[in-house]
Amino acid sequence: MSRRERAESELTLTERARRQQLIEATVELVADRGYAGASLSRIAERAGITKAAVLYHFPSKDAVVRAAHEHALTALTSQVAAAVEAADPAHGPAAYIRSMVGHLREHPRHTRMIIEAMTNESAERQPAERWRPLAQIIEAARSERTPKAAGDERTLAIIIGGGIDAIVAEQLNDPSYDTAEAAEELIDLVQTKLSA
Amino acid sequence: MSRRERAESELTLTERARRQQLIEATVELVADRGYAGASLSRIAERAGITKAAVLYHFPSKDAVVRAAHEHALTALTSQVAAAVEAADPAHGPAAYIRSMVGHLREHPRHTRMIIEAMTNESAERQPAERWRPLAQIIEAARSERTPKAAGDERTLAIIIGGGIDAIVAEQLNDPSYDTAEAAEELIDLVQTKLSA
DNA sequence: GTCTATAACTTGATAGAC
DNA sequence: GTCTATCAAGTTATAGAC
Repeated sequence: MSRRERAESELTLTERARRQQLIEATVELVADRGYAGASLSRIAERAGITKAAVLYHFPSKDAVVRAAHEHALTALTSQVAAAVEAADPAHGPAAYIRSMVGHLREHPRHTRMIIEAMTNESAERQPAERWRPLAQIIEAARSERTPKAAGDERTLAIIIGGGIDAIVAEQLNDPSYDTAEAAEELIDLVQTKLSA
Repeated sequence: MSRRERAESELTLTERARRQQLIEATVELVADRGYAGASLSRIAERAGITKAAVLYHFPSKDAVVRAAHEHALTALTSQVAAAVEAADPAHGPAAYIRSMVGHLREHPRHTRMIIEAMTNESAERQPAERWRPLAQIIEAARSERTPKAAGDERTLAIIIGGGIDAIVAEQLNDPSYDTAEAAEELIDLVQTKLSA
C-alpha cells in the first residue's frame, strides 16, 4: 500500500507539471462528486490521459488522493499560521478564525477536499488532534490578559473548530450566507468567554 | 433509482426481521469502514446471506443505506425532541445540547452513520437546513427573557451545531474525552451569549 | 522516461429456480 | 415469497511496447 515516493528534487519538469495537473484534477473531482466519485478513470479523463498513465506518476490511487489532500491542507495551514503570527497574541484567536473562514470561503474546492479527507480518514492514521494549535493560541491570548488563568483550552478549541466548520459548511450549500459576519459573531462569542 | 417501496403494513414477519437485521448490519458497516466500505457484498456477508438476497428485501443498495440512515436519524431526533419539549423553554437550548450529546455518546455507531450520510448527501436532496429547529428553540428561550430581543439565531444555531459535532467527533477518536463536561461548557457559552 | 494494452477483481443489479 | 446463478460495467494495478 505504501511504496516509496520519489523525492521532490528528482522530478522531471514534465513530471512536475503532470503531478500538479493531476492533483488539481483530483481536488476538483473530489469537490464535485465526493470521495467515491474520484476514480482513477475519471481523474485520468479530466487530465486528458489514461488510467495507467496516472499510475506511472503516482504509485497508487491512494497516493494521488493523499497528495491532493496535502496540497489543500498545506495551503490552508500555512496561510492561517502566517496570519496568526502577524497578529498580536491577544488577538490570536480572532486572527485564526478570520483567516481560516476567509481561506475556506475563497477556496471552496479545497474545503470539500479537506472535509472529505477528514471524514474518510482511514483508521490507520493518527487521531488528528486538530484542536491543539488553536488551544495554544487561546492559551497565549489568555495568559496575556489574566496571567494565571488556565481553563479548558481543549474543549474551547474543539467548539471553535466545530463552529468554523459549520459556518463554512453552511456557505457551501447556501452561497448567499455571509461567512465573514458569522466569523465575527463567533469571535465575539470567544471574546466574551475569554473576558469572563 | 427510486422505485416504490412497500408500505410497512404489508411486510411479512420474517421480512420485517430481515430488514431490521440488514439495517443494523449496514449501520455497523458504515460506522466501521465508512460509506465506501459498505458494499452490497459486505452487507450480505455480515447478515449471512448473499448480495442478491439483500436486493430482494430492498429495491437497491441505495435504499438499504437510506433506510439505515433514517433509522439512526429518527432515533436521534425523536429523543432530542422529547427532551426539549419536556424542558422549560428558557432551558430549551441546554436540553437540546445535553440530549444530543448524550444520545450521540450512547450510540457511537449511529453517530458515524449520520455523519457519513450528511457528508455524502447526494446533491439531489434538499440543502438540509439542520440549524432551523435549534434556531427556533433559541428564539423561544430568548423571547422568554427579553421579549423583544431578536438576534442572529441562524448563525448561533449553526455554531452550536458545529460545536456539538466537534465534541462528539472528538470522543470518537479519544474515548476518554468527557463529552458531558464539554457539553456543559458549551451550554455555559450559550447562556453567556443569551444573557448579553 | 512515458504511456498503451491487458489482466484480475469487485461492484450493483436481473432473471429465473425453488 | 425467498434466494441462487449469472451478468455487464466498473474498479485498481501490472507488464511490457515505444
